[in-house]
Amino acid sequence: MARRSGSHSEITGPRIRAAALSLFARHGFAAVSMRQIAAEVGVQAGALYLYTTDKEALLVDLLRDHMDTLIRTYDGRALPPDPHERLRDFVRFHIDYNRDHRDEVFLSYMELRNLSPENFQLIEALRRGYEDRLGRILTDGRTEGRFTAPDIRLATMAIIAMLNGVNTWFRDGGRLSLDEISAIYCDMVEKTVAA
Amino acid sequence: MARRSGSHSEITGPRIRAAALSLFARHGFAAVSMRQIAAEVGVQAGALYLYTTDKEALLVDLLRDHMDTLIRTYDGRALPPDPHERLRDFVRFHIDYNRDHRDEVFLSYMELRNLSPENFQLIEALRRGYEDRLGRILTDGRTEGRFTAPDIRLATMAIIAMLNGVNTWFRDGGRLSLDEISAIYCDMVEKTVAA
DNA sequence: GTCTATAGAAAGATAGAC
DNA sequence: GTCTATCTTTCTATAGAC
Repeated sequence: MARRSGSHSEITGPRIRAAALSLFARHGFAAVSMRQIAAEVGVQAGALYLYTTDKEALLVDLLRDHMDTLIRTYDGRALPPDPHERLRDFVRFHIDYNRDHRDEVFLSYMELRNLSPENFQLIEALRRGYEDRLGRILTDGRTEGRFTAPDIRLATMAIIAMLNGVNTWFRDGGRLSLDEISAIYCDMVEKTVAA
Repeated sequence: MARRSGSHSEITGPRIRAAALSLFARHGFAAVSMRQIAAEVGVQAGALYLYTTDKEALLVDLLRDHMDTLIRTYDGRALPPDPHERLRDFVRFHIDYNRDHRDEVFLSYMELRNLSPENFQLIEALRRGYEDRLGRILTDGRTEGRFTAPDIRLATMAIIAMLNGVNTWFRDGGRLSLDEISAIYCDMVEKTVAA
């Protein structure tokens, strides 16, 4: 059962990140030890420090990569010109993305307080950037008279919170499929800012 | 500066709970040590074990008391008979309660995973009981034809998530007062289930 | 009821062999 | 690149004096 020594940095690095992501999401950053992460990967605790300077850097890397990927994925798609359609598209995208990146999304909302001030600012700015995509949809729609919202920022936060809530209770194989949930949420969100 | 010995259980007990609440909310349950709690209160770590069997019991007590108080407070008020008014009343109550019990609410959504399965079930059942108050408002309103909601449970979760979101970004002295925010959220929530 | 002292386990991180 | 071994710190919890 002894592991062979050798060069595995291209494999071990990602595996460490994957293990850390999964464990942090399940038990919380502070509750997970470096030894646990190492055990999940199948290496010794000391070996982790070949891939990260310390525990917090591991968390920061996960969060920054998540936010970058989220924004790039959203921006890489064609958006419907109609405000209502663009809003529905956002809802569907957000719910689908959350399903496919559940742990990352969960972490990005739960573990910000474990970051140093500088790292907190960094992640917070990225998140704000994503939220602003929704804010722009609402602003444009309101300008065209298609939406009503006394305060765009409030409506943005309300919708984001509503959508993120799905993450906390949705389970595969439940009463409703994610497509059904998505459709119902599209309608609710649309009504929230209905003119 | 030496503290006098003596009987202080009526004072020290609540102070320990208050310190634990504040520290757990700020740094997370797993990240807070018994020594930190003791230092905040001004006693030695060992003294905490006169008031709690262990660290998790401290958390469970805080969460159960919070949920009990929340439900009793809500049930202790007269409710408007009109469904729309009852819904608006719920929104205002929830937002106001969250402002006044910020740490408790935050804890009750963040730290459930640090509980043993039995304790998790206990707190989760209490939370579900509170959510069902909102669910009943929506059901009644729909029965009377005043609300539209394809799925009551989904609408309930969406509204609760939306309202809890306020907790994550609201700061006293910000751009909007909590009364202004509350009024806007009342309208958004009402529209979400508008007939 | 609170203290000091400490047991016993586990944490983050590093050093040096291979 | 990974290992064993270890340093140093910190943790939860308990024992026994006062």
